[in-house]
Order: sequence, then C-alpha cells, then structure tokens
Amino acid sequence: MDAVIDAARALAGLTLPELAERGGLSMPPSLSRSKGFIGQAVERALGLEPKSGPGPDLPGLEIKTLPVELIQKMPRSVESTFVCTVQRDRLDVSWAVSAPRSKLARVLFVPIEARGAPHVRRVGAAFVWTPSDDDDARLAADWESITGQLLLHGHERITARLGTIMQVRPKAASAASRALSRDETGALSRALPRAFYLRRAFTTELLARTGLR
Amino acid sequence: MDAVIDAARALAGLTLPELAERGGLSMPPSLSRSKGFIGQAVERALGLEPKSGPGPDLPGLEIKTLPVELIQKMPRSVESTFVCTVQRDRLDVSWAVSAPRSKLARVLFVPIEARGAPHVRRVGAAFVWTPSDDDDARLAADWESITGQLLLHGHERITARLGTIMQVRPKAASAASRALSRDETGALSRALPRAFYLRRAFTTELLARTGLR
DNA sequence: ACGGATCCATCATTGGATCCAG
DNA sequence: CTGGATCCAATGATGGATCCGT
Repeated sequence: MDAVIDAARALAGLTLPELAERGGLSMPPSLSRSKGFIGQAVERALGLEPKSGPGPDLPGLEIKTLPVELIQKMPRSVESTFVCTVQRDRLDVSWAVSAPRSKLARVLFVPIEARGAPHVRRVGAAFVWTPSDDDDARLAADWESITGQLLLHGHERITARLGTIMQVRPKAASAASRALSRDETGALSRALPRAFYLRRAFTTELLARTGLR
Repeated sequence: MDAVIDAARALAGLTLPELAERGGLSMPPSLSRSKGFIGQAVERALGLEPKSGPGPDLPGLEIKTLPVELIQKMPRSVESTFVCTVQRDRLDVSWAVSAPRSKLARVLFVPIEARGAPHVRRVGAAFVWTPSDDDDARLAADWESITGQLLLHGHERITARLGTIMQVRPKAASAASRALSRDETGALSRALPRAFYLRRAFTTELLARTGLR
C-alpha cells in the first residue's frame, strides 16, 4: 500500500481533466452537482476498484480528497471532511473501538485546489496522517461529548456545534430523508441520517503541520 | 379496495399488449427475461403505485398474477406462486403471527394465459381467495415442518420437497448470492436468500374451486 | 463561516415472478 | 415435472463529498 502512497504523490500537478483521464473518467458537466466526482477520480487514478462493501479503501489506509485554497501562500482547507455515518446502536462503545477511530487510524489526504475552472485546478502533494497522541485525545473528547448528547437527547436534538475538531452533521439526500435504524433502547425507528466530520480548522492544521516537516 | 377487485375483473379478456397499455407500459422485448413484467403491468393497470416499502399491495389485499393453461377445458396453474422471503430470525414465531400467513390472508389472483405469443395471451377472470379453515390448517402444518427443519439444520440443508402446499426455494440473482441476515442463534451471517412459495398443485386446486362456485 | 441541506454513483435488497436441466 | 437457478425494476443504503442561506 506504500505503492498507493507513491502513486498518489505522483498525481501532484495534474489538472482535474488530467486526473479524470488517469482514472478513465470523463469530466461531468457540473462539478457542483457531481460532488463526489473528484474523490472517485482519485481512487480510479490510483487503480482502486469502486468499493466493494464496508471497510477501508485499502486495508489500513483511508483515502480522502481535501479541497484547499491558498491564502497568502498558506494552504487552508475549505470544507469539512466526511468520516463515517453515525450508527445509532453503536454509540455506547468506547472511543478505542469506535468506527470513527478505525476510519481515522491512517489517512491519505490528497489536497485539491478548490477554486477556479476545472482546467486550472490542480492536485497537490498527498500526505499521510496518523493521529498523534494529542490528536487522539482531542478526538476521544469529542466522541465522548457527542455520543453523550446523542444518548441523552436522541438524534433529533444533536447540533454540529458540538465537538472541537470532530462534529456530527446530516448526511442525506434531503432533510426529509429517514433511514431505518435501531435506537439507544434497541427499538427500530426512522431518523435523519447523520455522520461524523472533521472540522475545517482541524484539517487546515494538518496542512500546516505537513508544510513544517 | 372492492373497487380494485372490480377493476381487476374488468381486465378479463385483454391481451398482454392491451394490458401493458392500460398500465402505461410498453411490452419488453422478451417476456422470458422480464419475468416480473406481467405482475407489474397488472398493478399499474389497477392504478397502484409501484410499491412503497414492505406491506401488502393494498391494506388487507395481496395481488398475484397466476399463469394458467387450459387442459381439456380445465385451468391448470403452470408455476408456483411466490409468497414472501424467509426471515431467518423470524422462524420461531407461531404460524398465527407469521409473515406468510399475513401475506395469504386475502389474495386477489389474476389468471393469465401462460402459452402462446403475447398478443394471443389473455387476462382471465380475477378471483379472491381467503384461506378456508382447512387451507389454513394445511399451511400451518407446512409452516411447522419447514421452520422445524430450518431451525434444526439451518438454511443450507433445506429442500423444496418439504411441505404439501407451501414450500421453500431459493430467491436470488444466482446461486452465488449471499444476503446478510441474522441466524437462529442471533449471529450475523450470510446465506443464499430463500422464499416461501405456494405449490402449483395447490393454486390449480384454487382455480378448480373457483370454477365450481 | 459554518451548520444544516443536498447531490451523484454504486451496490444491496426487495418484490414482481418465470426459466430450465435432469 | 419440479427443485434449484435465475431475470428485471425499483427502492434503500452507503460512500464519494460540496453547496448555500443566514
């Protein structure tokens, strides 16, 4: 899988149409509407099959694109990063064995210029992040506060304001979406699907660290 | 819903292309490949929306097409009739509250000529079946023998030979299909999906009863 | 700036059933 | 003849994320 990391670094400098071509895809008419396109193009360009079921992209490595803009030569993340969906019946487990912790154990971030026309937006220098002990402690604290709220007040009252570097937000086709799930009491019910995300400020911090090495 | 029964009776005599037109559908190139087409055309012709989730087609009425051929003027069913899929974690319930019993509580059978070119095959006289006490007892006996085998020996060893009027057979895209389900012990596992079916001989009996009234 | 809302592709499941080798 | 295998359409879930009103 280090081969994949090298391959990702080799993508640096490509424009979006060039990236799409590497992946054997053609550019969609509107990137605004095809929100997942760049992520899928990266995976295809790295030779990965469209995902077959749950689990990481590769054993032990999660791949994420990271939309970035340069402010006075410093890179800044422009969007939060999706981690995984909230499993209503797995909120009582400890951070150590939680789904978000597994997903974030080792992440290959592929920065992508976020502004401008597709042919001027380029792939940046990919880097691998493994949470430091401090990162892990911050994530654990957010996990505790978020799952605490979810268990206490249910899924309809959660807010994205909770969590300093990780938060929970809706993840659905629309606010009317309702997915079947098992709630805290074990009963089946329908609720708006939600997911864990890394905050922009945190991924911006990861970009800064990378520049300092 | 009696309106639906009347509407179904009014379909009698239509050829398959005429039925398709009533449903706002065009005939598929091959009925052999579009196995569910006639069933869907009947539902559309009756003004029913494509199904929204589990549950009966209408509250308290399940609609089934019944392919039929005439042998010396007597109608005979040419295929078994799908009832519902086998829920591996609901095999320990009594027949009284089982899924097959609910499905079969009241069925609107719409006979369809099974032989010949589409434009010569016609819709027959729809009829409603509600299990007699004797029917229900026979179904209950089959339920007991089938669930007994499934609970004792698991899903991989079940055979369609079990059951006098209701049986269990595979229901899948291929023999390689594996669906996630919860087994007898409550553990998650993958198995070939199976379903309950009414045997041909039994639906032929229902056709004969109808002719005698 | 950001919390809440939304968009697309793909895969799995479900419901409509009939096909077909032995 | 019939037990086992298979076919299609539609829906729902999941994974890829970014959009956008306040």
